[in-house]
Amino acid sequence: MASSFDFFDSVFQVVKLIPRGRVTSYGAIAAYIGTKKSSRVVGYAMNASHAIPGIPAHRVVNRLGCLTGKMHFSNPEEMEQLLEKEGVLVENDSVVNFKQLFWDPSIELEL
DNA sequence: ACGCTGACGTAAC
DNA sequence: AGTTACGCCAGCG
Repeated sequence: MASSFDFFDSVFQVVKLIPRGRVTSYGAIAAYIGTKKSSRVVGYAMNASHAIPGIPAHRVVNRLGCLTGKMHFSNPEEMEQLLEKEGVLVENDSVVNFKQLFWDPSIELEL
């Protein structure tokens, strides 16, 4: 199954669904897709997301709420800028109130 | 053609 | 309770 959609594509689909002003983690996306162990690949997929418009990679952080991928943006500041622009406060490279802003696809999309 | 690395996360020791 | 090792997939050296 999922032959039509690659792992990368699946990740992109979920990331696109992340509401504005919300954030999620790589593991949450991987878990939603069904391959929790592939959380690492999710991050790697994000790296490729640069080639695809409409992929709010800045809304994806690690389980600690840390902006691990900010250095991969055009400018390291861009990730923080985009998040703060959406109302997500970032302090010390970490999302403030990460737990509140956390958007779990396996829960939110389940409703 | 082969192997290492990399935006993570969990299990094991 | 802290640290180390591994799994996962794909791009690149």
